[in-house]
Amino acid sequence: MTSFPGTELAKRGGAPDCVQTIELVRDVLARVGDKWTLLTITALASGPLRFTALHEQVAGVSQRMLSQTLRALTRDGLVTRTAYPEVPPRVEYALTPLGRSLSEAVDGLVHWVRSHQGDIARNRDEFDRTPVAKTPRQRL
Amino acid sequence: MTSFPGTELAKRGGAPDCVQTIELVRDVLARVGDKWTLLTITALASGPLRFTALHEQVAGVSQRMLSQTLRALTRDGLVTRTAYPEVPPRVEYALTPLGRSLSEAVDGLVHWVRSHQGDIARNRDEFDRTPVAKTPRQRL
DNA sequence: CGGGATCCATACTGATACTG
DNA sequence: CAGTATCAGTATGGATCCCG
Repeated sequence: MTSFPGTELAKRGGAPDCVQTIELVRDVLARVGDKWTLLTITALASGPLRFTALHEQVAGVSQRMLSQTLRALTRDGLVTRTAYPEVPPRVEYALTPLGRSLSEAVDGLVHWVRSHQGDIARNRDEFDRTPVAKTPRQRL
Repeated sequence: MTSFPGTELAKRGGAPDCVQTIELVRDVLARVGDKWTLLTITALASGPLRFTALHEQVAGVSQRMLSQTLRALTRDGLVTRTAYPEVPPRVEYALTPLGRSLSEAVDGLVHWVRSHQGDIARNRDEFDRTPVAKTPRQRL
């Protein structure tokens, strides 16, 4: 369960090395978990798309955010950016093998969420409904 | 590759239903990918811990953030909060079965990252080193 | 000891306007 | 078409003080 090599020791001691790994894991998770990345990757999953196509498809994203997201993904080598020197500029984005690889890895989480979203929803619901029990205290 | 039921259709059409799922997936991913969650879960992976213990172990987290993170995790039913009515207050946090389940699911990503961090680092490095070629600009 | 309530600095985001 | 630059509102994280 989330076992990094040396986690046990590092945790109870003072972590020097594995922290780097955790940082990177979180970094990747943060990117994937960011507001537009998952939508963007999903959109590209079925094939290359142009900027405008993505902009329409992701629905809700601003040019700015889409641009940023794509640059970040490109930087990590998860997506390729191909510009064709044509009269009306044309740029296509596509998932790289690495991108697809990550996409598949993410699938695990996706499935987990799909099969446990009920539990989470139920827990949240109960937690929110609970007046003042476990939660220390509160005043209105 | 990140295949949600009906993703293909929804993508090329106009997504109504699966969007909800994606939203929730992103929601969970965002939580896991948030700055302190992964560290916190990892810390709790080897057993229950008190607030202060966590505070020391996670290293760098403020009381506020730790408190928030724990409340969010508790709300989702991923962590339990047990307060013992003793003279010096004592509260223990522990992963729930659901929490461990998620933790295991996250392992997939962890392993992916571990085996591809080299690629990512290399890509970023190259991307950043590239002056101003095709990529409009560099830097985030 | 375990947080809640506040205040403040900064990061992030969206809307808008402007280019090659 | 495919972005970038700018500005303003908002969300986020940390530091601090305080109370049960």
